[in-house]
Amino acid sequence: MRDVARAAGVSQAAISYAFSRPEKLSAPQRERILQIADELGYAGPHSVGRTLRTGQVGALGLMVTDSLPYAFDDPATAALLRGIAEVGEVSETALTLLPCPLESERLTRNSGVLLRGLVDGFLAYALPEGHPAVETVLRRRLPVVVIDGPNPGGLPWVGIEDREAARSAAAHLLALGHRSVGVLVDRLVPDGCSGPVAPARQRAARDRVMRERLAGYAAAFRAAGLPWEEVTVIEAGGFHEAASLAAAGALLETGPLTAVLAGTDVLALAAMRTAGSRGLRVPEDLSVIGFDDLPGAAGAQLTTVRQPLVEKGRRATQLLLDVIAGAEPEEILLPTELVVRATTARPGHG
Amino acid sequence: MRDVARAAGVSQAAISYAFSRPEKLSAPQRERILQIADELGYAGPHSVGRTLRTGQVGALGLMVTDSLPYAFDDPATAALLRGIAEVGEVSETALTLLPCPLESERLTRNSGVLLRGLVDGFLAYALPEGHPAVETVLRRRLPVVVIDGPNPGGLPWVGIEDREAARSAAAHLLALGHRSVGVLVDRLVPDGCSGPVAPARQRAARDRVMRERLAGYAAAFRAAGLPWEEVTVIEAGGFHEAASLAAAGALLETGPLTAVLAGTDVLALAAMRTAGSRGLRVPEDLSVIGFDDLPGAAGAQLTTVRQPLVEKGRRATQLLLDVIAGAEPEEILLPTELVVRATTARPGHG
DNA sequence: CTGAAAGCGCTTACAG
DNA sequence: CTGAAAGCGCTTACAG
Repeated sequence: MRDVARAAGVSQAAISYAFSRPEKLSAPQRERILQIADELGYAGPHSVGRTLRTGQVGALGLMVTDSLPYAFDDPATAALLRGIAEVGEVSETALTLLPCPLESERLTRNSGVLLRGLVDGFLAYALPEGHPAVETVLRRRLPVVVIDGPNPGGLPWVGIEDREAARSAAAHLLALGHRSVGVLVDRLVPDGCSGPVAPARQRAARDRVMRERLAGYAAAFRAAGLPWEEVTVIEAGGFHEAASLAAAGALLETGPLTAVLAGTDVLALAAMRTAGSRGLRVPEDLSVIGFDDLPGAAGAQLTTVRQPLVEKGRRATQLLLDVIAGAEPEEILLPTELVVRATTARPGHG
Repeated sequence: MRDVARAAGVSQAAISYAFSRPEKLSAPQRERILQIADELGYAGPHSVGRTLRTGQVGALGLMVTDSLPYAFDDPATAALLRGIAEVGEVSETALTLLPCPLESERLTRNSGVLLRGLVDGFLAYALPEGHPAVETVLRRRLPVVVIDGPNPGGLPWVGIEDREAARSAAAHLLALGHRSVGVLVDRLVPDGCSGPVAPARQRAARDRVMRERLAGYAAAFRAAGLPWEEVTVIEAGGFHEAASLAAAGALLETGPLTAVLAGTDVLALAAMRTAGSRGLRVPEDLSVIGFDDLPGAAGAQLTTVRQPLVEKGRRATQLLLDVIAGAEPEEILLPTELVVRATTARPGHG
């Protein structure tokens, strides 16, 4: 920049103005400067200098618990990302993806992505309870919006009433007359465990979403006078299709069931596939209900709870932008809706 | 930082060392400084300052043609992202997504994501020919690796032999005896057009991948002594399922076909669905061949050309990291393979 | 083992 | 309409 200023015989400020404040310079002067800059191979202000000076980066960071590769695999995350990206694009903000594995060394003091990823604020997506990343970010007093995660600190938050929505799903099954119901959840604690879940583990779940949904299921059972403790809950231990299919298989092994209550659509779809491969018809032999209403759910005629995933991404991003601009923190609760399609029916229907 | 130095009664350098160069300080001194920093709410060096000083950001930028929302929708892009994310994670590098719409005002001189997104280098994914974003980046002398895109400038590049791979797909169909073949492509020029594609538009395609694949198809037809000019090519005009289904529908309308040559698996899968809804059996009544071998292709028993998408992301990211570190530019050509499954058979099979 | 000083590239309030 | 100067937060070569 100084070289350009020298070559043009003007001050450094003039160069800055030529690029960033056209109105501060006469048109011919500006043209001349731009021309000279071009000849010298100067393509405009370097963003790091500008950032240091203005304090504005122009990028938002998305913290995801699991590895990035997973984030691109999960349809629910993909839908959320779409919403985030929409708002980001409109506001000309870049999106930086920050993987925040729970046990990461990267979150320590000074090294690591979290501190190097230069962003104006963070979106913390579904981080498990007590995740150090959020703490680190708060310590730096960086703006953060929590999506779906636990929020003991009263941070800006966007999510849904997972408990109540899940309750309605279970109540739907119970109202149809199902009494032999099995439950599928993806991951309660990121500790690599999978298989049947004891009540203690249900309550100790560090994933707020799954914990709340389980609590909702339990509430529906209790309201119907049924012993929730006797219901089999199988944890997939992960989000991938393979884990989902294994969990569905394990659940169907446990005995004759008339219905599967799946904590996510991914699990519900896996349950349908597993049922199909065992010769069980849905819903004649087995009812299946999911959660999320992913794009694929309608095609599969899946009864599920709809939550506005894309909208969740949009609202969270807008809220973060607002908070960065100085707005008050807010808690945004999005609506959900039970969508009854063709995978649930009365038991013994077949 | 200065405040901490003052409070601790040491120089600013000591604070820097305490966080970034532990070996430069005695352990007790370091402890004391860290302690004081903590009390003062100083959480370690701010990354922008460090970046300005060291010139290293710790983030890579991925330029995608279309809107970010789309990027999260397309399975092929998702696979690529997975590979990129894997390498990025290992190298503790954050990934910044930079949407680069072709007609964007944002790419002009000084404003915009491209310049504000603070990154050490760029991955340019499938940008159409003559995209201004690449030019802008090169002007700034920022390291860039081109994935799948055109590469007149001899930049570091990662991709596959699209033409030869596509030729093998067409040759497979032709060898089976198909003579009534229709072709599906996603988008040749980002101009909103869809429908039948004239030869001129085929050659003028700005998307290198589709242009090469079409050239490969044409080569196979010519090698078999068949007039490529008479083959119907339908352009979806986009990548979404709706566009794909519409294109497949339009193709099947054009007359009795024995086979569909789809430029991507997404299109092939759409063709299969469309065929199914019209009562056509695959492969008895209609053969379908795709390209990519997406995760969903195996489940659908789709015959297709496999390309290592995840590996492509990995290699490109590693190459970019190497180039940033000063390595020589390189062109990496990944292998492809025709995977014959159950959607192709001899015509008249049914 | 520690400190003083320069400088990374920019923007902006202020003076002319 | 233009210019001189300060300072954003850091790191590092150098001197002590």
